[in-house]
Amino acid sequence: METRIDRIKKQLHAASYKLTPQREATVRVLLDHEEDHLSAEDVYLLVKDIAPEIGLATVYRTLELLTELKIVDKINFGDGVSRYDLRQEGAAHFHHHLVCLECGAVDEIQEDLLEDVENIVEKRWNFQIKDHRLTFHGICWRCNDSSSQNPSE
Amino acid sequence: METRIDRIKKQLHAASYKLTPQREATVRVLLDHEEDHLSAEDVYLLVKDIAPEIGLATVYRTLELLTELKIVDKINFGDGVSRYDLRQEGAAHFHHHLVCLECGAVDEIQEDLLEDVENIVEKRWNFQIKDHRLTFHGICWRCNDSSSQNPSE
DNA sequence: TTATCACTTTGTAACGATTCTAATTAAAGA
DNA sequence: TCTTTAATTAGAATCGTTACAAAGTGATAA
Repeated sequence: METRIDRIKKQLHAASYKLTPQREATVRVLLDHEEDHLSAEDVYLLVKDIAPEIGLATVYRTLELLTELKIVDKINFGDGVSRYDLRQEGAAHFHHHLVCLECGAVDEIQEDLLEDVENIVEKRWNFQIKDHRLTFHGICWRCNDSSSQNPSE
Repeated sequence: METRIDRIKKQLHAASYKLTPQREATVRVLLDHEEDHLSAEDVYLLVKDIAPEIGLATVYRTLELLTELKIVDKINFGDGVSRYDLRQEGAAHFHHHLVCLECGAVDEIQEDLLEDVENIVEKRWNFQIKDHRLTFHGICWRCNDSSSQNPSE
């Protein structure tokens, strides 16, 4: 079976880049922390565990490269750091985020939900949408009511 | 007639802050450039024209204060700088943005458009929404087709 | 008026995230 | 193999932003 790494390798090759050991280590960290929203520094520290000789600049360059190839998305929640998030395989669009103002948790919404809105925007503003960023700020289910259950995630 | 500045002054007073000359100059710049999305540096340079002795730190502090009071919104389009945008008077929610990948223009959408989506998110994810950020990246009407007209803005 | 107090501003230094640079290393092609 | 190009490294540099110490402002009360 073809693994996720194999497919990413192909994507790199298709753009005439190589999957060097440093790049592979970086991708593995991202795969192992798909749920999280790691900053470059976070990634760097985690990559160092499996590839101690890696440099911070390489991590930055790798993340930039992966962003260019749309393998990861670079996001920004308003604190001073950029975070990097693996894109769902085959996802045409970027997923949305729920940022809790109370506990800081970041949850993801994989559903699109924006189809109607995008149709309106494309027509009414004559704007050809390539991508979107949607983040809700508020109170998450955990903080909302401790007796409530984790919803449809 | 009560001016916009007067009302902002009241908002400051209500939170026991004063509208100092520096703060007033900063607000005036924002009012005079409501269409733009100025960075702190941009604001600083413009404020210097009407109040040359102002310090950069003061501009930052003023923008932070105005953000706290929800008079302006601090936004981030992924380039390394924060931009500041006057909130429409009476707007409960933050407006949306269209960022053109070709010419870099930033247009605004004042309509809400997200009501349905927010209802779904609140119910399905049990998430109490306080605010949102929605930005579309794509090709604007100007770049899309030079013969086309400025749409419903 | 003068003293006092809290708030504000100033310029500069410090900080932290990110990018650049120069030197080195690894890989790929001839 | 040799040559050429791409990738990596450590550390310096840069850039936006924040923190700090000193000075200024303005209101209140003796």
